[in-house]
Amino acid sequence: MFDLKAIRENPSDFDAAMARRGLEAQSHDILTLDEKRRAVQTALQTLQQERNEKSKEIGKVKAAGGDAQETMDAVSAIKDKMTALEDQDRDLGEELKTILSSLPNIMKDDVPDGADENDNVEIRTWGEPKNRFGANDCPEHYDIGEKLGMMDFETAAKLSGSRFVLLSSQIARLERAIAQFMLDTQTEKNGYTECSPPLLVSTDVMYGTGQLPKFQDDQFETTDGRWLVPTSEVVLTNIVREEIVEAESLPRRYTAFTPCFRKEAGSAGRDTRGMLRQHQFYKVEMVSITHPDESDAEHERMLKCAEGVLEALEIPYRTVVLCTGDTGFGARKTFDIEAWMPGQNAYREISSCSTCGDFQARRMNARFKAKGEKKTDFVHTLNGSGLAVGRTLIAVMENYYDPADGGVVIPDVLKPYMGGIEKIVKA
RNA sequence: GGACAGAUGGCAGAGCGGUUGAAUGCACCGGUCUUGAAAACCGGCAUGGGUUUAUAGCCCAUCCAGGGUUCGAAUCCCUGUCUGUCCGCCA
Repeated sequence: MFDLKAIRENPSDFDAAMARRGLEAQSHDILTLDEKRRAVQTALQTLQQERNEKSKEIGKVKAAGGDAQETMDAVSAIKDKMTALEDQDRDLGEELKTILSSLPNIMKDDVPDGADENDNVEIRTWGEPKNRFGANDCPEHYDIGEKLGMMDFETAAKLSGSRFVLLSSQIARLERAIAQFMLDTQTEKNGYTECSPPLLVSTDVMYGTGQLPKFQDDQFETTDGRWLVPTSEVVLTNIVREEIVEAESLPRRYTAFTPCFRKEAGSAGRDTRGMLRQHQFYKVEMVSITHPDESDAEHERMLKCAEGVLEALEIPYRTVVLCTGDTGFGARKTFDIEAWMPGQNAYREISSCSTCGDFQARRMNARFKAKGEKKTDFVHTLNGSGLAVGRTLIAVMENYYDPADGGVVIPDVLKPYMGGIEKIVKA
């Protein structure tokens, strides 16, 4: 959501920002509606003032035992005029909200221009992109997992349809170990507060982080009007919804390990094999609520927190800045971390760290106030994967695949979570 | 799921349909007093919007949300949401 005053003062800046998103100029339509609405409001308020004054008079006259019928009739007449204006005010307000809530966030100046993921800009790489045991034609994770007998897509399809998986035995445990390790890292090492949040949320909450109204088709809605979270960013960010928090309590850092549910409506045919793109997957999420002055530094910090997980797992990766054409709806700037996947011989996205500025905060009405200060302002919100658990499982399986026996070696940092297992092999 | 009770400013808590945007206490901020602090005393202290050069003034809205009754609603009526208590069911 946007500051109408800012658009009013600088319509061409707003249009330029939307142009970077590939959208037509919006300010003219917005400002026309805004002007109409303010005119209606001014007229309405004048009538309200008149009504209030006359009603008070009636009170006085009646208290003195007089007859106020004439004034009462006059107020009735005012009321009739007000109804039409009230309707107009409401309609114009809704129209305005419809437009504003469907427009994407304004991107930061340093986001590179570009059309799609091919124009993203690499900022660093870490590690040697190759399987650590020298496998030349490393199989993909589903081949490794199916040969081990611990990754079953057919049974999952029987249970739930496509884009689901049934993990079992030590691969199931490995997934859990990865999640535990990530959660411990984000809490103990990086200072995020662990949360175990609701996974079904209200429409307002989905609106607050920007999933609604525009991306309804990607979401699972329940029969009683709730929504399955597509990421715990939604819940963690909305913790401060409708709140005025003390500036001294910022930054607030939250993390959660939760399932994520997505329809993947727009990606039919993409990544159909394996568990890269599923309707349900686990993710450890990081969310930071910051003072506006601190969000840039927090963004860099969050990126390091995510990268640190891959470094601890010794999985090669590269980090990119998303270009304008690839940056998500709610973000002002996004870093993607792509893990090396030997089976695909490619880097694949495993984390996305975004700063949203005040975009979500405005939608949520989440503000802060300095102690003793009168003025409130919107907080900044950031979110990042720390990391996607399913994709990390893939990365571990392919990077730690041992061609000698088709097994998967357990990374050192995960060993404490694996109950003494050093390597997963076929039973 | 059933029955009852409730929802008021940062918190607690008053409030007869008519100068109530809202008593009072606490918290907070400023001041007096004090070497300093505490206490005491004095003053201030909601949010959003319109108008405006203005974070000045004026005006409007807001006492959970949305409708309604009325010349006038925190106060009356309806619906919804949430909270509490009891009953039922249950991991």
